[in-house]
Amino acid sequence: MSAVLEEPGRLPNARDIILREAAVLFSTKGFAESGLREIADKAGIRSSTVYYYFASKERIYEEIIRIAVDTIFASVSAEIAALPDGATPRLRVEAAIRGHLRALHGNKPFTSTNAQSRIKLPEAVSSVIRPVRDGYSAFWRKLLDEALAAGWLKQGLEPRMLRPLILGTLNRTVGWFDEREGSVQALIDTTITTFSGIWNEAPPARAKSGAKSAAKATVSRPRSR
Amino acid sequence: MSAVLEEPGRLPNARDIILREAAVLFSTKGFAESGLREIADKAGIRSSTVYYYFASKERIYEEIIRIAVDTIFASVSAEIAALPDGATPRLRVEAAIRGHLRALHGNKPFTSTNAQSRIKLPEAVSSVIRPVRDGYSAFWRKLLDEALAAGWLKQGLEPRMLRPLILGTLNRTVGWFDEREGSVQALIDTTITTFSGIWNEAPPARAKSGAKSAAKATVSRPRSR
Amino acid sequence: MSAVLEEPGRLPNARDIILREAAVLFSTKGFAESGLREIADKAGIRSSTVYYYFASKERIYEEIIRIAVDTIFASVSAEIAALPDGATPRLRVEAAIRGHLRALHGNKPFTSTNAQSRIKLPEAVSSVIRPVRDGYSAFWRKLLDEALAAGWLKQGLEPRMLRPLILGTLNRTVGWFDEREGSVQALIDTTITTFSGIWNEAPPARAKSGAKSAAKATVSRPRSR
Amino acid sequence: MSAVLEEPGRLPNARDIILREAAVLFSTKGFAESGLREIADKAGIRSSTVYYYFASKERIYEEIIRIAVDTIFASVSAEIAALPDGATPRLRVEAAIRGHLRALHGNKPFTSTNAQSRIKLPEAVSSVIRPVRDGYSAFWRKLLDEALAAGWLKQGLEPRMLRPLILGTLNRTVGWFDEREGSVQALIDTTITTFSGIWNEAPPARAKSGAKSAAKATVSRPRSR
DNA sequence: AATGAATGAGCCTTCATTCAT
DNA sequence: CATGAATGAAGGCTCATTCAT
Repeated sequence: MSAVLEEPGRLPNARDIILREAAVLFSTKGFAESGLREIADKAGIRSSTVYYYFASKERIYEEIIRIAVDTIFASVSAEIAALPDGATPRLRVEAAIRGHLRALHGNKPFTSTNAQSRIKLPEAVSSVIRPVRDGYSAFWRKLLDEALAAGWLKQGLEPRMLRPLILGTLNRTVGWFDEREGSVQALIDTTITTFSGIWNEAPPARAKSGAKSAAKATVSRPRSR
Repeated sequence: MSAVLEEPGRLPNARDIILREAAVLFSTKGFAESGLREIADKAGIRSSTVYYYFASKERIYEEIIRIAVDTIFASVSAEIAALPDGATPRLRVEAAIRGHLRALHGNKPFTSTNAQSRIKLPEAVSSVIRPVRDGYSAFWRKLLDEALAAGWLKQGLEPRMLRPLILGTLNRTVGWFDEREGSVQALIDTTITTFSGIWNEAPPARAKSGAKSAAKATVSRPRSR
Repeated sequence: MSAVLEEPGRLPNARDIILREAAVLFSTKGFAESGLREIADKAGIRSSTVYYYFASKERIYEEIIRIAVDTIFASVSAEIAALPDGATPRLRVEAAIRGHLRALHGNKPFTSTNAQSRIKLPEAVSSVIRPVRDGYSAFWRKLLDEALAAGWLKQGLEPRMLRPLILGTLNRTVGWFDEREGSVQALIDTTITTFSGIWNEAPPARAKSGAKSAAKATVSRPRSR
Repeated sequence: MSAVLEEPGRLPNARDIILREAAVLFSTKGFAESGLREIADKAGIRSSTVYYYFASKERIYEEIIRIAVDTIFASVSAEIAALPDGATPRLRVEAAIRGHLRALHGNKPFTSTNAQSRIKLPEAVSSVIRPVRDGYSAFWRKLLDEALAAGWLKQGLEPRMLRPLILGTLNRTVGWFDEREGSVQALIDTTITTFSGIWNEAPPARAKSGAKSAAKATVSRPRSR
């Protein structure tokens, strides 16, 4: 997974630099605690110049979130697409976990700005961000619904809690996981093992209908913008 | 679990009201986004009066965190203490999860201020908060170490990741769990089931040494201040 | 000269303590830079208690100035009164310098609050202080007028400048003279020598009329309050 | 002596105006008593604009002091440089008095902010100001040391007291001397006459060594910044 | 005689934003 | 493209003062 804004053959321009530096600051100190002058300083420009590229500080934030969600969404989709046809719901969910964690820790400033964002964002911000996030949420909801419908989920689980529980756990990892102390792969393995408790020990023999709608989920990823 | 600052026979005074309203705001909008004037307004006093009770906004924050950690720590300790003697490491960890989630959602403004606090706090703040948190972290570390030493944890788990993974997951629940949409008990059950993947399917027959040191962990809870 | 507020047989009460601590702070950090809480702290009481003894911070300041001027005035008068009858104008002025410097450095917190006070005091303050100071100024003016009338002052001096020049010089000494680095007596000697340039080398033989009005000047010291 | 910040060909910009208005206020009411809003008002800008030019109120103060000391130092140096070669120590000191008083009363807001500044400045301020002042103090010390070494000073004077005594006297004049009531030249003459008491009546015939080191003193004026 | 609690006014400072150039 | 200059709004905080007890 190549880093955001660093696709080969693409020189980082002023706009990209601003985004990156803002993401670093936002993810480190928080939105309110990061000043535009500070962002501009790190980007090597004056704060008034920022307004040539972005209409406001909030718009920068929104774009970072959008990029983060897009990046993660793409990574998750790629992991699922790489599965053999007819993969089980469990394999599909685990691929999604893999894709999410890989993107999360492969693009930290952006993705951890998103992962750490407050529940209650300023109204102006959240109105732009919500649909972006909702799309990703819907994808996961579908993924888990398929597993549920196919009888893969253990009894006693409140299905509606599963998605926020899992995504919350994954997102929290940006707060403590340090790549210098363990590989992302180890993190993925540990996480998947930890979540292995959600699966039925005796899954149903056939899961054809599940596989079908799963295919639909993969396709349904919308391009934001 | 009685709510913080609302013990029977104790009238909420101005100081308590400030703390509570600040906790509501901090947990909802974040520290930097919550103004002192706003806190004072909600508490029904003038902003200058706040300084009669607290030396600074940061001190308010620190006290909220302290209360939150104390409350959770006490709840966790109580759950573990209620277990029969010789309870298995698994039962002990699950009791801790229960205690943590109960306290978390029974005192939301305080505990979710803590649960959502940024990784990178201003230095002045974190120097007071860190020891409080470290005490609780150490407790969990010991709890899980006992399980590991007694052979209860599944192979393939990175043991050092387990504590932040679990605590992160629990803390994140304040961001999405709404008591109006499901009971705390259901949340606890779902969480414990979800984490059931960390346990060995064939645990060791006897775990006496584990039970011993576990008893020590319970006792070691220090009273902060 | 015994220190202000410490006359034998007189216990320092709360009011005196407040005055003294305020004088220390005012003379060290300035009026505006010294807080009432700080004064109260050093006096061992609460800031609200200060208002039992003084109507306002400015009133404290006024009283300090009054005490300072009174103390200096008394010291100067005593030095002059100790002169033999018929002392020359020069001896009388030098006695005044002696008395001023002795009182100045014998009661530093009070006198140096006065000596360093700004030219432009808040109107409310200065309306009380001005008459006190004016009395002392008038005394000096008379002293120098007598010397001038009797022909003791050197030609080429602007007589109206002499009083502020001398008093300004004396008062400034509180800013740099440190008793640990030289005796007050040495300061007095050096100052008088330095100012010896104001005297005629050949003073008039008789100065009887001067001695007369000088006696009047001594008597004319009014008791403030 | 042209006024500070008003050199020909140099339009007063916002920064200069702020400095000047701040100097007027500081010298009239004192540092703490002068509000930034007040300074901004008089400068015809908003208080927030002040921070475009100066990092803090203290920095404004520091710059004023620096300008004041520089201006006085330059004036004193010029007066001494204008003396014929081999001028006596007495003539040199009197030239310094002349230069000091001329600059003092020719640039009043700036120089009298400096001349009236409290003994005890806030630490942050004084750490910048002290070296500036020390340079000027050292110059005077050398000037007087030369006179002392050459035998020009009257017996009975405490030499270490002479510099603060003279400079204190000169600086105090800003507190009372009003150009509308007498010329600066009259002030200078009176002051020099007053201080004539410090000189030996029978100075040594030759003072060559004194003249030599005096030349060094003139040259040694450092440019601050 | 003393004080705990409260406050209104004001402080210095920051900051996102604008706009003419 | 970029910026220097300016600003309105708000921020946390201090402080002299009041007053019921």
